[in-house]
Amino acid sequence: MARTQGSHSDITGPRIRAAALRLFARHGYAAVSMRRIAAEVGVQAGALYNYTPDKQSLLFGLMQGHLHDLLGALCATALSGNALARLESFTRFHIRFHLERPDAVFIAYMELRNLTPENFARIEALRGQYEDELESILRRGIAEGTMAVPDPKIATLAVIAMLTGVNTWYRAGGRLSLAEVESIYWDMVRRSVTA
Amino acid sequence: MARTQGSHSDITGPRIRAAALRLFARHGYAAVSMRRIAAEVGVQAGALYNYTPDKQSLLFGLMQGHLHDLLGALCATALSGNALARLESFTRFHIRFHLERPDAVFIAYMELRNLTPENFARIEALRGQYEDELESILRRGIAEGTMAVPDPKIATLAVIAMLTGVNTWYRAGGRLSLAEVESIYWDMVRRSVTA
DNA sequence: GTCTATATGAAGATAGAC
DNA sequence: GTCTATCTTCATATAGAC
Repeated sequence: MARTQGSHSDITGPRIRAAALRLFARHGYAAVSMRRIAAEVGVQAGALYNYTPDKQSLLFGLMQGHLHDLLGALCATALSGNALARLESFTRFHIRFHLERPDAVFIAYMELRNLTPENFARIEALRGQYEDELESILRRGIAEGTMAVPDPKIATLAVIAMLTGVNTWYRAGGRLSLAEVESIYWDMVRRSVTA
Repeated sequence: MARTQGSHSDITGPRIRAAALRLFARHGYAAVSMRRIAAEVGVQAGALYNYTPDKQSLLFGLMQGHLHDLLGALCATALSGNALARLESFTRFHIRFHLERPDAVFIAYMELRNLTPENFARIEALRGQYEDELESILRRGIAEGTMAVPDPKIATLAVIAMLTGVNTWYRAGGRLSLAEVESIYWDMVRRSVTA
């Protein structure tokens, strides 16, 4: 059956989210109008409201989807072996995952203040789950005697900050390959926490 | 001589910058209106234009002032001795300086995309000067044989990302004192780059 | 599901009185 | 130097036709 004129429900939704992701990352949530997102997709502004109740939900959905993807992918990356092996897997996973979706990473860090308090709490809870994975690796390493850090919670935040920083400068096709970047950061991470 | 009614040129300017700094950090440049800044200061919106030609200049002035302060303070902190001693001074300086002005730091990182291309280039040049200071310390350490990193430029960016990350979680009066935070981070930085 | 049209409000910036 | 008033543009969101 031919579809009704102008009906594209199966593809418009993803295209709206993709356009919003790109524009929010580039210009910031507050600086991007619904009209501009609609223009990017090729529909009128009113049509967006068939897919999201409001602009805030659109932002929250993007951030929540990103963090669900992150936690799901970490679970799928079986972390096994001793603590150092797990830390290497985590380090390489983090760099690869984040470099593959710079726009989503940027939004998840920069647009927290544009969430309502309830949505902010839900996003922070998801981020906390991710941090806990790394912290448990460090605590395991300390128990094994292969790692030593003054404060596991702060070491967790310090390592994640260092690793996520790669997104501020890495560009595909640049001087270093992804594998080289992973190795350089793993070298620094390993040395910063080993006993 | 008594001043004309309503004339406060000597204090209104700084108050506008202080209010803009606080509001931009809290809500984001694009989300804060000139009317809101004016209300915070206690004047009408039109009066702001006696102090800034437009909103963009207000943002740029805040970021430029912050980076000038940063470079000036680093110069005033005499870095002397061997590379490890210099690195420790740099590390403690960076943490202290950044924790003392969280709003300015936040804006300098988050609002880059709201600068015009010319203003963006000027801010990035200042930031590059700061990064070069750390990179030269690492290169000195490598020459001395006390440090070893796979890539000094990337190590520079990694260390700065790790250190600046302290601003995302540190709150005065929390579990750790400023001195303890400095020591924890210095421990991790030192180990991540020493030979 | 998308369109056009619109309700309603607020944005940046300027003009001229005091 | 600040005020009030205003110009002009744009915002989010909704209503009803197709």
